[in-house]
Amino acid sequence: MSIIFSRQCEYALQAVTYLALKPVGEKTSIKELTKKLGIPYHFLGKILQDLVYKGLLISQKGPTGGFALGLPARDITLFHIVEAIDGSGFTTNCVLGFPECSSTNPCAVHESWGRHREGIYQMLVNRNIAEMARAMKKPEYAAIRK
Amino acid sequence: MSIIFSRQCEYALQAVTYLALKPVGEKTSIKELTKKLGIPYHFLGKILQDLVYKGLLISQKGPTGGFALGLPARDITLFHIVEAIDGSGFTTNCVLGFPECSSTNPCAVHESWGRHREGIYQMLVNRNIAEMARAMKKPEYAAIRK
DNA sequence: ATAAATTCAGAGTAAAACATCTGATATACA
DNA sequence: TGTATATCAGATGTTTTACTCTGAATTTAT
Repeated sequence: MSIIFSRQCEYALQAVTYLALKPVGEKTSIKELTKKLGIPYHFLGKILQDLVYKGLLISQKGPTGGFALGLPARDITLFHIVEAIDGSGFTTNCVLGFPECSSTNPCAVHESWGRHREGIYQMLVNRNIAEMARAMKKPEYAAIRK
Repeated sequence: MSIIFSRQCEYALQAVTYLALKPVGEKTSIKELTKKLGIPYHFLGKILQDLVYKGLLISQKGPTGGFALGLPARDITLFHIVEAIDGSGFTTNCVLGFPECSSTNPCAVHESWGRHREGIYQMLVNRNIAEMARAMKKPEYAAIRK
C-alpha cells in the first residue's frame, strides 16, 4: 500500500537508487533492473523514459545500452524524483480534504499538518540519491546489492 | 488530490464533522449532507452506512430519519474515522516503498519518516471531532455552517 | 390504510492507476 | 552488412477506486 507517493514514484526511487550503486557512467538495462528490483518490465520502461525526458537519467539504445544517472548522484534529491513523477501536490492541499481549509481559514489540524508537511518536504530535499544508495549497500540488501 | 487518506475517508471526516455541529441527538439526512458538503449522494450513503456498522454513527429510517453521532463528539478522534475507513496501514510501510526497509534494515529516511509518521498519528489521535467542528464554525465556513 | 420520506442493499458504470503487448527504431559487433 | 539486443512509442488490457442506479424495507404523518 502506498502512503503518500504513487507506485510509479516508489519504483522510480528504487530504480534510481539502484543506478547510483553502479560505477559512474555504466549503463544498466531495464532487464537487470526489473530482475533485481521485482518491478514489471514495461511499466518500469515507461517510468525511466519519463525520467530521461525530465533530465534526471540518460539512456542509450542497442546492445550495451541502458540507463544511467543524468547528474551526479549527490545532486539528485529525493524531491527531484518525487516532483518529476507525482508533482508537488502534497505541499498544498488540506490533508483531511476540507475544501475551505486554508491559512486564513484553517481546519483544526491545519497548522499541525503544515509542520509535518514541511518536515517531510525537508526530508526529501535534504536527502540525495548518493545517501540513499549508501544506506542500501549494507549486506542485508542482498536483493539490491548483487 | 488526496494525500494520505482516500476520498471516502475525507468525505467521512467532513460528514462526521458536520454532524458534530448539530445539536446532540438531532438527525441529519444524506440529502442535507450532500447538499451542504458537495459529496455524491449514494456514495456518501455507503460511507455513512459503514460508519454506522462500525459504531461511530447511528441512523434512523423514514421521514425525520437520518444520521447522528453514535458517541459524544469529544470521544470520536480523527483516528477512529481514518481507521474505520482506510485502516491503519500508513503506520507500517516504508514511505518510499523499499521492500527491504525495516528497523533492522533502514533506508536513508527510515528514522526521519518514523518521527513524522508518529507525529501525524498523534495529530489524529489527539484531535477529536468536537475540536474539528469548533474550527469549522467560524464565519468563513459558509458552506458548512449554514 | 396509504403516501411520502428516508435509509438499506446490491448491482452496475466510469475513471484512474497499474500493468502488458506489439512493433518500430537505434546501436554494437561479428 | 546482417543480426542481436537494447530503448522508444502507442495501443491495449486489468485492477482498484470512485461514483450511480434501482428497488427494496422502514418509519412518520395524514
